[in-house]
Amino acid sequence: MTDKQEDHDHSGVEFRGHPGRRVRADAQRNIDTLLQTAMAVFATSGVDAPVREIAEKAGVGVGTIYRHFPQRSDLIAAVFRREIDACADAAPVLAAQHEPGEALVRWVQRYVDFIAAKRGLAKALHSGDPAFDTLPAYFKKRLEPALKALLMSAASAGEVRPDVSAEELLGAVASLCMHAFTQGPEQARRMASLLVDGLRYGANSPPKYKKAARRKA
Amino acid sequence: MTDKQEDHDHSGVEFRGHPGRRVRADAQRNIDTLLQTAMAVFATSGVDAPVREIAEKAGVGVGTIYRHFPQRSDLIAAVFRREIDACADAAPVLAAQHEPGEALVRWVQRYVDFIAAKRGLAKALHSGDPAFDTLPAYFKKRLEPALKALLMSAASAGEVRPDVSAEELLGAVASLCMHAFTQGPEQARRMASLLVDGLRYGANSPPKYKKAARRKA
DNA sequence: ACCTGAACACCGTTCAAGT
DNA sequence: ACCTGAACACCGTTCAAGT
Repeated sequence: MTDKQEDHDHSGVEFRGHPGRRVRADAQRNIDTLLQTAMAVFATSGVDAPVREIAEKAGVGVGTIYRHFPQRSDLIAAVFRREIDACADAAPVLAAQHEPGEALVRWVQRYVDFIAAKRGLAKALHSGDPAFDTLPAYFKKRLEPALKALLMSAASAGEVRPDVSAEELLGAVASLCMHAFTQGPEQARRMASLLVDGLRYGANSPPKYKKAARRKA
Repeated sequence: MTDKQEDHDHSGVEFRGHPGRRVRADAQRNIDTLLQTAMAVFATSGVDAPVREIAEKAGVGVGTIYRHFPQRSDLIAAVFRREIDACADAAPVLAAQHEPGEALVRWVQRYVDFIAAKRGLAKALHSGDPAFDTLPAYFKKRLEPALKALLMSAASAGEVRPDVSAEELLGAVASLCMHAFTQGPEQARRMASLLVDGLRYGANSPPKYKKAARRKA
């Protein structure tokens, strides 16, 4: 781990069997369009949406999809990775824009919205499809450091208790979201914010003479 | 609720559009065979197994399946209801065969095995398919009283703390099982038994001078 | 290199013909 | 009443033909 700047392949996509090979510009454009279109279609119609529909809306032939994503599940996995990246990347932005406690709260809400919207996630992870094999590791690799940073500065600022790890918080919230599928995303948000309130309750220093009436949502 | 003996339709199947109509003997035999075959196939190949495979193994035409179960999901739901029934019916049997604490432990294991084996359950419940709409209610209606009886007599015997409801225990264990899908059913069993040990720990009267070395599993 | 889309295999569901 | 299975619609995936 001596890399000073780890590449999380946000935009570029590295393909099986073509390691290090540069993709042609038009192909890369197709890939981007495909991922964006697929994300939109999955969001509205679910991950079971027909491949043909995505190809049509993206303006390409079905063959193009299969050239870049050999299996239908590879496309789904790629979209998930994109959304994980977006969620992780939101952390430093929020940290720069808000004070530590508020940044943490907002990020957790963002995380909840991400998970709660993906009713296909649990299905995918337990399908046994090898395309999803690396997804849990990627999920953890990207999201845990993101939350850890927020958690640590909030703890340093005394706004939050310091004895809860990013890993268990990530897992607990995900668990709540999965369980709240039956109830809808409102329930998930409420339970998650209850959890964060719990974090605040056990902080070293209570709100004190801080502007404590800053909650609206 | 003045019925002295509620009918939980264990064996008979009541059909939409034919309320009260008796089914012919050969049809009933087909239904039973179908449910048994489907249960076996789902267990080995998962709930995505082709309808044709089930029809073939049951020795009937596909049309026969669709006559009794208009949608594929109706067959899945029927199999689930059967297994829920079997699990609920195991409670009084265990209660008659073992002392209260042991009966409770054994039933929870049975329940875990039921849930942990059904990786299709979460998928089904969140699919939005109307065939599964009544399943959660049926689940609760049958399983909650079954567990409640075990829990109450174990609590009366002082083997278990009395302040945990059947509903929350049922939910907690199911939650553990769902979450343990990634790890396999072993993890689920361990966490569930930990939970029951927790119930025991807070009992009114500790093991005392009871034959406490009765655990083997 | 990359793209296209007809073609193939497979699966859920229907329904005319049988008993 | 009930059963059968060919037929239909639809979807994932492939690959020969194009650029």
